[in-house]
Amino acid sequence: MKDKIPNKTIERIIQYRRCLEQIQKEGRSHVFSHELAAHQRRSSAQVRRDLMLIGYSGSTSKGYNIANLIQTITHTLNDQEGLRVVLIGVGHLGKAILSYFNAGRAKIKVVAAIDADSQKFGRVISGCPVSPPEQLEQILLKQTISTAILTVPAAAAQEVAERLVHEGIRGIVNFAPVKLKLPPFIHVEQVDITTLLEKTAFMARPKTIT
Amino acid sequence: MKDKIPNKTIERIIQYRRCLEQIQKEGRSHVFSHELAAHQRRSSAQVRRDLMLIGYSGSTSKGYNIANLIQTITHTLNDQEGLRVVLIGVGHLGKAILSYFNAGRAKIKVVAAIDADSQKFGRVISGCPVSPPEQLEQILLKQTISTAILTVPAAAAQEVAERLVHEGIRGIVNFAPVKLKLPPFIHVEQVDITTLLEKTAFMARPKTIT
DNA sequence: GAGTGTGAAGCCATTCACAGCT
DNA sequence: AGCTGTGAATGGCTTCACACTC
Repeated sequence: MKDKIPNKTIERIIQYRRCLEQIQKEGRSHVFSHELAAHQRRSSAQVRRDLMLIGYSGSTSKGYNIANLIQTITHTLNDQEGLRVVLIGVGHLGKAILSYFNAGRAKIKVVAAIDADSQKFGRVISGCPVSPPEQLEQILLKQTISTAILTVPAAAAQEVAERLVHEGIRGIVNFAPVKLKLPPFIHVEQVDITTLLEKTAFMARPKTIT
Repeated sequence: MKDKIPNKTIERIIQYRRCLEQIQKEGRSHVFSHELAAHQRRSSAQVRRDLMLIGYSGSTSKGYNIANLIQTITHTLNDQEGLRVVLIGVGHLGKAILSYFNAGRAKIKVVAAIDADSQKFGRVISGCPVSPPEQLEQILLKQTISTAILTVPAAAAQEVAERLVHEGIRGIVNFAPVKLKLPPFIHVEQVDITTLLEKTAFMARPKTIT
């Protein structure tokens, strides 16, 4: 029943939804594809194609019904209830992410933070208590969580990731600069800041005269 | 003289280089394409194609000469001297990035940090002094820096980015959850953690039975 | 035999362009 | 007139597969 939706389209509809929610707050009820496109610096054709792929139809005269579209996207993504994740590694970066997501409004909540440093146990950071690694299993048993954020040192990443997979995690956003070797059914998003920076610097380099 | 190298290839050769440096430390002088590929979970054909694109040739019997290849990549990327960047916004995330890059070994150094909060002026974080926004121009004059990391609140991002461009920055790694509207010759890498997480959660969702 | 270098094929994603609707 | 929905064209990236080399 569920046709395959391209990766890139998934990414974009997530962003469309955020955008739509914002437009909705401005009191509007409909948008045109080119408006949505402008918000995200994309072509209107792309927006239309994406919506086509998730099976949504607008009306020619008024464009897309915002409320309906949000609902369709949410249904497609299957995340009505908001998103609960765990965070592993409460260093600088871990704290930054905690405070970012748990600062209130967001639909994503970090419900548990794990760190190996016993000094941190029991501390509550941005409303999230820090627990020792041993408690991971229990935490995951108590609530259905299939996604983890990994912000541990590079040296520990592979081992921790394997542990996560063993405990039932199926998606990992990995900030450690290491390519994880995990079974193919695990989805890993690699955030490699170093590569991003080097690439950006390359793109930004003073152009050699042609 | 400089043929266009595909975006994706740039990203990968940056990673090949890191990988090569590591292999080199293990005392080896040559690698085969399939070895390099294995490190990064890629196909050997891809590695060979990438190296072809940057105009490097190995020897059939021993593979690629590591030292030469590193040099060729570095020459292609044109970043012999290491990479100097500025960071705008010294919040949690900014601090995390500072400590990550300025902790020693990395080739990338954050040489200046800017924050609007006067309480932070003069403080030195991970060896990098925090300066007020007014000093940005001088800092950029003193040394050639064309890349910036943007870790300011979403509300400020667009304005700050425009300022950066005005001061000569040509590449921005943007962590603020806002699509920046900048001239087309500016390269922006958007790091949208929220989207990444939502996407990962979608990919990791319990599969609906087919 | 086990590599590399590379044209050709295949695959995706994006854009074009236009029929159809209101 | 201005929008949506969508086949068809385009373009970029990846993989195949094989000639060639040591």
